[in-house]
Amino acid sequence: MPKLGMEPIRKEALVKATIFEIGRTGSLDVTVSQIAKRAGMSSALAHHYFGSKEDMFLAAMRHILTLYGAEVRGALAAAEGDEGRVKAILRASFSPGNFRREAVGAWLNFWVLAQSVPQARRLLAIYQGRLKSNLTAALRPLAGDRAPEIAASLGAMIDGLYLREVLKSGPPDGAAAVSLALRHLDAELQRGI
Amino acid sequence: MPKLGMEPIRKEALVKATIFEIGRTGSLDVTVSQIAKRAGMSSALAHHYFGSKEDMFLAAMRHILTLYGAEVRGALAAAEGDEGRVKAILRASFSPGNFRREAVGAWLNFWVLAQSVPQARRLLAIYQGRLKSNLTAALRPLAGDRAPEIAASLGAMIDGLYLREVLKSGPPDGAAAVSLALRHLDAELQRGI
DNA sequence: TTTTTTGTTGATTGACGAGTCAATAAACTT
DNA sequence: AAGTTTATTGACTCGTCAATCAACAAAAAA
Repeated sequence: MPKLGMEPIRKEALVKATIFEIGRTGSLDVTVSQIAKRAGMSSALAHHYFGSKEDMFLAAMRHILTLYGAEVRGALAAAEGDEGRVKAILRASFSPGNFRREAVGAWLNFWVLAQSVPQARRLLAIYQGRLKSNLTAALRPLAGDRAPEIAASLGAMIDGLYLREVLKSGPPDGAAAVSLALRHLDAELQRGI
Repeated sequence: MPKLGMEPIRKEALVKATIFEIGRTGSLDVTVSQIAKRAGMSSALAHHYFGSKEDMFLAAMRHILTLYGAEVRGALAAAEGDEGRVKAILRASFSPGNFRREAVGAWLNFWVLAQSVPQARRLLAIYQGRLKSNLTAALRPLAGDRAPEIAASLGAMIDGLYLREVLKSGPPDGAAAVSLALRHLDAELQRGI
């Protein structure tokens, strides 16, 4: 009963299943069979659509980063005022969509992957670059020359807060993370005056 | 030619080799044979001293955290003045001993391990707890009631800076990391006045 | 000196998992 | 209708690796 045009559907299911399974087990030691099963197909089919397990991982990474990028763009478009733009980026970073257990768990594992897979490293570098340039641009009107430095420290803090979320028990608390980051921002901005 | 009293020597060699190999490959997918070879013995002997691979990983984690703890204590003992104590913690965190490629790479992988191995999670929780209480105590005279919050954000930033170090190419730059963290501290402190 | 404890390894076991293949079937093309 | 492309899977190959075992050697204890 082969319906045609399955490829994109299967691929999307596999990507989501990959993220879910990595997040669930908290590690990259996830078998292709597990992923395929979760996505409702045989492991052979998974290999048919993605050449290798690594390809699946990379597609999953791209998916997460794409979602994040879209959310940031959306938030920026809706933001008003200079400070509003910075806050928008922060809120997007800790929105329920991105800041949920599986996604954060998967994200940490992708970071590990970046240590040994150049392609993964490139993807993360792109994420970091975009985050930094978004932050810097938003901060420029507020902090002038100090924008790049503040962007660097805010970026590090965002990643650090993600990292800490991994160890916490209980549900994720994006609001607390945002307010911690905002505190820092306020402190930095006030100093300039 | 069995000299007696080998156990502690072998164990230490294995722990160091474990950290080195995890840092080198950037992943926990390190075979016991690799570790044993690096430590100059057979894999069977590694299993003889540590029951399992997981035990080796946990011992390696303990070793890293112990070193870090010792360095912080030493720096605190030598520090002068309230602000000096905070700076001492920061400097210890980014000292060449802790802030070097393999150690940082291993540390990130241990964070991943903590997601699936409760014992590893406990160890990291202890690290976070100590870091937070050290920072809070040092900040109390400077920031009063706001000490806990500042400690939380400084802690997140420290971890975030570690995380970023993993992706950077080129040699580690602890000084830059320290100065970024210090900027943040200054901004927070100045606000209170 | 016999026995026990400690150190050490090559060889083996047993499990698991990525990737391939052959086969089957339904749709589309000519 | 014959041929081609797309979808799909069960079975299989081949490699890897954690963990165990059997055996040997030397020191210490009895």
